[in-house]
Amino acid sequence: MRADAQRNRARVLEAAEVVLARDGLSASMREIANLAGVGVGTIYRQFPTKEALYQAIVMDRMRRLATLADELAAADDTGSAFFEYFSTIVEDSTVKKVLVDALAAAGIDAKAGAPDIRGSVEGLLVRAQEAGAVRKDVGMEELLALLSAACLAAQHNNWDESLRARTLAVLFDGLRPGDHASSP
Amino acid sequence: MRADAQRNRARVLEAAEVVLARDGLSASMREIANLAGVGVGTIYRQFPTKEALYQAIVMDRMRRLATLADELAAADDTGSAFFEYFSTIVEDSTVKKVLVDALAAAGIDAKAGAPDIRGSVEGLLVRAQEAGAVRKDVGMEELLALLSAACLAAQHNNWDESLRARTLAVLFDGLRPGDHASSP
Amino acid sequence: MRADAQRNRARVLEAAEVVLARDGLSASMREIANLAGVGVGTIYRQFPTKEALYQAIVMDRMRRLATLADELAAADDTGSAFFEYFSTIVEDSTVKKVLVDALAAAGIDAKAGAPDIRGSVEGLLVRAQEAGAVRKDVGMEELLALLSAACLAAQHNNWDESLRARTLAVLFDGLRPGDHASSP
Amino acid sequence: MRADAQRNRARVLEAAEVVLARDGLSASMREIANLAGVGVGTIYRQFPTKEALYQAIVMDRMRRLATLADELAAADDTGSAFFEYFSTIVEDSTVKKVLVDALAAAGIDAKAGAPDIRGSVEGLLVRAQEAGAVRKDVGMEELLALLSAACLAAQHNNWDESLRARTLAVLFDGLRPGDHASSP
DNA sequence: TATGAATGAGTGTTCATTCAT
DNA sequence: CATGAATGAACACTCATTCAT
Repeated sequence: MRADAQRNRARVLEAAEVVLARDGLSASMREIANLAGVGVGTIYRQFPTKEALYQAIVMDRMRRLATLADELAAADDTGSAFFEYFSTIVEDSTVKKVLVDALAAAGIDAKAGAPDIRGSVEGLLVRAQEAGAVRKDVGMEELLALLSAACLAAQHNNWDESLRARTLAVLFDGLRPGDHASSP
Repeated sequence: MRADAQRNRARVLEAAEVVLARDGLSASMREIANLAGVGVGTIYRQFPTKEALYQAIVMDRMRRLATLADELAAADDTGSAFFEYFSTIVEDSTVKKVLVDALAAAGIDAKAGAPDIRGSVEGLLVRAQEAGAVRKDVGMEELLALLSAACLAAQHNNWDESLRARTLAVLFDGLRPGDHASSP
Repeated sequence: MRADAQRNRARVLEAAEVVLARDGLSASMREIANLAGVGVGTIYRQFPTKEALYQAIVMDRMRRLATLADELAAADDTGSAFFEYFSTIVEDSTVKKVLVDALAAAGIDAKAGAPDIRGSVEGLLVRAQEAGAVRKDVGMEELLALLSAACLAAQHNNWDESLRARTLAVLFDGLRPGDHASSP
Repeated sequence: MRADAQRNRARVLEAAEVVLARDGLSASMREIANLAGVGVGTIYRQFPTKEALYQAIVMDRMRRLATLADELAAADDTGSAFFEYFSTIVEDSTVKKVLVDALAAAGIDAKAGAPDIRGSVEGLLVRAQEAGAVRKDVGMEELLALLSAACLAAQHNNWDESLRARTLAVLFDGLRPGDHASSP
């Protein structure tokens, strides 16, 4: 029976990600259940609440992002690894609407119970700064703010590939070392 | 009766902006009505639809932004005018959630019937580029993408003043002229 | 001011008859007011209630029917006068939906306060029976039942001229004297 | 769960018939649900729309009428079978208001998806005409017009048993063969 | 006095959640 | 255990009626 349960859990998560990407936060449980090929009750067995389902999706996603960060941190070219990571996440979120959106809208604290994505990303940042690819006066807070901003806008306004490249180019230039005499 | 109607219209818009900021797009008409101290029917007399109310708020807001852009374009220091405008909008959207969000979610084309905010901002950008304050290879599309990104993240993640300053500093450095040999 | 009031009352009644014919009992007061070219408040000055307006229309209509009955009763050919009256009413009700419908739906007793349409029609019936055009064992109750039935069906099913003629032909044959050995 | 669903469907239909009979087309779904002892959602599970519920009731009723017609068509005395059928339907509709009313008001085409009540009744009519019980120059159109008229009036004006008998007697005499020299 | 803006109970309908099967 | 029928609070919206102007 454990096997069944796990298969169902996976199917539900998959279906939920699809439906949430398409219909946003207002997607109905019934639709998710239909796409997953299970009854609504089955979802509720695994996730006590709609919010819990959202949270699970986000956690799952974060886990993957943390894993990717760890992998890239082990790469040789630590400078380009950092920027590649940034690009990948933004590219991803163009498709996967839920990501950050769901959490914040539901009022859930993303940090609670989340895998240590912060730590993983920080590793990447520090290495890139040590390699001289990223300016040293940028902290995790600004970085995550910029990352979040790019993700939100990418999904919200449906950035195409060209726009994403041009916009990130500007953003990355801001992150690179240089003369930063001024601020607003 | 005209006086009453106008007072109520203003009260409704004010209440709607507050409630929408707090509860997002799922805010209920009844709650807006309660806060405004009017019956729901009164809202419907002025705005035939929930979406129409959203649109009215956004239009109102856009008008103000366009006006501000025009005013700043007439300023002496065109370089800092540009960055000041950017900062002001981001600061504003921290409080006023609806702004862009509502429109996109409702599938309304912001351009339709909207005041020419695009034109006003473009004036600001061109002047800043002529003054050498902004790099010349940045177009309106990237600029609006960055602006939208910052607004979305600011409201979504409740940027405090300090974070907003630090994040925009990075972003503005990316917009300033300099050596831009690289791109991701 | 009396003149104004009467003109308005007439305009409202006229508009109400049109709108009610088109939209049935669910017609809205606003629409009636718009068509009449007055404010809703003006209707309420004359008719305290939607039902009262309905009632007024029906009363007005009944008055006209009673008048017609009285005129026809004075005619020479009392036999054909009877059938002509029947036909006219049915023809009328094809167009004027409200007639009986409104009253019954509103739970109002048509008899209360109504002009003596019953008496007028009875005059017509008695004369026709005396002239040998209508069988003597038919009373007012059956007659009104048949009249009402034809009116209701005519409006409900949108009888065209041909169907109305054929159906009334059968009905009139039933009303004429003859051998009536049987009953259901 | 099938058992529950069916019991509830039956209860809903029963309650709807009662409420619609009492309050007409303006009956509220909430009231039907209350009388049926179920939540409103339960109605909507079975009937996607108020109109769909109406339609279901009418269809059900039509099915029964068609069945009755078929049974009577197989009877020996085809003449009295015809008149019996007519009487039965009128008697029925005194109680069940919705019957035809709902359909027409909702703008639904009764023919679409309806059981072949027309065919069943036509069988009855033709047999009665062959048996010499009904005059041959009466077609289906007039017959249904008269039937509809009697039903509408019976329910509309609450015909009692005596009035129904006397009124139908006249009507039936019009349908029987005889000298029909005249028309209005 | 006429107007139409304001009111709010009421409508049809949806959907997260529960629970009998 | 999975299912999906049942639930009912909540929603956007309408409209008869009132009342300030």
